[in-house]
Amino acid sequence: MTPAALADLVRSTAVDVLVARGLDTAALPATVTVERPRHPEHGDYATNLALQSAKKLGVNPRELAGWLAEALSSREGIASAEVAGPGFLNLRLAADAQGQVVRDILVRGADYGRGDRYAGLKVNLEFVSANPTGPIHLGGTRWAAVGDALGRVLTAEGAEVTREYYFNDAGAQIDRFVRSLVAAAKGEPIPEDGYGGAYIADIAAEVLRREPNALDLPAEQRDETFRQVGVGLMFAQIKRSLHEFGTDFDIYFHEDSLHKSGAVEQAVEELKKHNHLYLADGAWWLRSTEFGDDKDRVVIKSDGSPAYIAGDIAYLRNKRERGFDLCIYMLGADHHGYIARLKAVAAAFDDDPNVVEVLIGQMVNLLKDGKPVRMSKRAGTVVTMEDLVDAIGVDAARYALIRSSVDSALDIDLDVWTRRTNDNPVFYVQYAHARLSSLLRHATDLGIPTEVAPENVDFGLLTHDREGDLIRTLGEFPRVVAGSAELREPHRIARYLEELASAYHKFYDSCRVLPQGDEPATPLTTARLQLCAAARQVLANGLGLLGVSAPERM
RNA sequence: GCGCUCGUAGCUCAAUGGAUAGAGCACUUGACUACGGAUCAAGAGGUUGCAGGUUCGAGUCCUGCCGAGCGCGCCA
Repeated sequence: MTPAALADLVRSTAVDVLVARGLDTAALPATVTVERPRHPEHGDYATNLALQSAKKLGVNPRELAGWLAEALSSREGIASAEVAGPGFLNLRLAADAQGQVVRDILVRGADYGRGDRYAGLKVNLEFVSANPTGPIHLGGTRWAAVGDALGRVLTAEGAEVTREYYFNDAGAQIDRFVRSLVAAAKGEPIPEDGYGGAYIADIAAEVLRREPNALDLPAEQRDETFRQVGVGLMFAQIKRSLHEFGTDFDIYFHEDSLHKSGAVEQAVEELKKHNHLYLADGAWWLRSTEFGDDKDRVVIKSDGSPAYIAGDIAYLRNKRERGFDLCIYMLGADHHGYIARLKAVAAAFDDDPNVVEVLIGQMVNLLKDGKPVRMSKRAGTVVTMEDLVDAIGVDAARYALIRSSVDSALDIDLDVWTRRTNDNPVFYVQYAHARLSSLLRHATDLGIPTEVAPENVDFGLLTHDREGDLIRTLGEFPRVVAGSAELREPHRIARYLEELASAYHKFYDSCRVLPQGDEPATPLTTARLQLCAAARQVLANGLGLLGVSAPERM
């Protein structure tokens, strides 16, 4: 029995009990929560249903729990139901009913864990969106990992996800980038407000290789050449880094295109028409304070050029016109001031501010020998994605970035993540998968079938405590995926995988799977092998949601 | 000054208002003629920054204070 099925059973039983006593079933919550208690003596599962509903019914919680316990005890698949504490209901499942989870997993295979919470929802996921003036920094790298994982998690819940990178190729920072390239090409020092780092010289040299006469052109054409070729090269490098990191985008959206197509102008006109803009000091301001922002924002500067937010305004408009129901932005902590602004923009278009959801990721620091790593070898300024990948590899980098909540600033100790021991969480989880793969290979070598029709497996034989723990942990996976999607928190998947790996290793330590010596395979062998196959499947599915490999051998 | 995020074991971090706040590391002590010991078991480690409040129940929600990071531009 899956937790979801158990929750349904508890609720329908509760309905029966209330009806029989002439009480109002409306007092019951729509969905009953069935949790795995922290302490094993509190049963396999526990529900607080009686505590939640007692007040509305005007009944003592323990008394209500007692009625439910009595009714549940006689239900199919329930081994016991007891009242505990202030009115908790502690449940134990019969082994064969519980073991059906293994069967479900094997039947659903790679689909196990998927749900339909967001079926049909069109989601735009915008992340990284780093300026094309240099390599991706650690903050962007965090989003490359977390954003991609969130995309996978939302997809698993049925959402139609578009990953999008907003390529900020208009404005002053590109001009600074171009001036830096030109200076490097001439062999002159980089301007004060320019970009340093070895990559500037590399790109400048490559521009010259492609356009040998670039420096001889009139200043305007020269700059245009460096701009086009240089930005193109920088952007290709960013895309390549992301691809090697396992993160690919569906759309690379150019800010420039919004200006060139007239979309910015059009959006601004519309806001003017609805009197959401006003003229002051020669500039056009958005009345964003009317929509919850803490100050009004300049949209068109007094020199007539659009401010940065003008692009955002047109871009959000564009996303909604493309039919996205939900637009998620993933930004660094230094951009948290955007939340109110973006929601105000949505509101100004008479749209629901809730279609805009902004996730803020806190800073990432690297530690080496216990000390912060500040300098990049290549960028000359801050640490880049390549630096991290060079140091610990893609799998460890993604995992390390994903496993913590983005709300917390994160320290990554490079020494830990290069270790091949179980204080390195990614190895601990991957090792469990490799160990299971090895075990299943070994079974095949012994001529023991690893794929068996469910009706030929007696799941009721899986009665060991460690087997029960492992099965119940496997049964949690769909709820973990759903929670991860709902809360936009992929780190829950990683934490769950660590728990699952631990449950598996404990099981493995206590429960011999394969026969020894000349012993024959028994029905228990078969049941345990199915459990192993299910565990391997869930580990693979979970790692897949993180974009981390599930190795057969390590 | 205002705003956002955070403050949990020596360290890195978990915990969707639930019961005795959990993992890993580090420390102490054990388990390999057994399917991968890259594992497992046991011990020790806490006033969840402080003070109030909300309720059957608060690390979690509310208020105030203390501390840290990051913002508060006609930059992008």
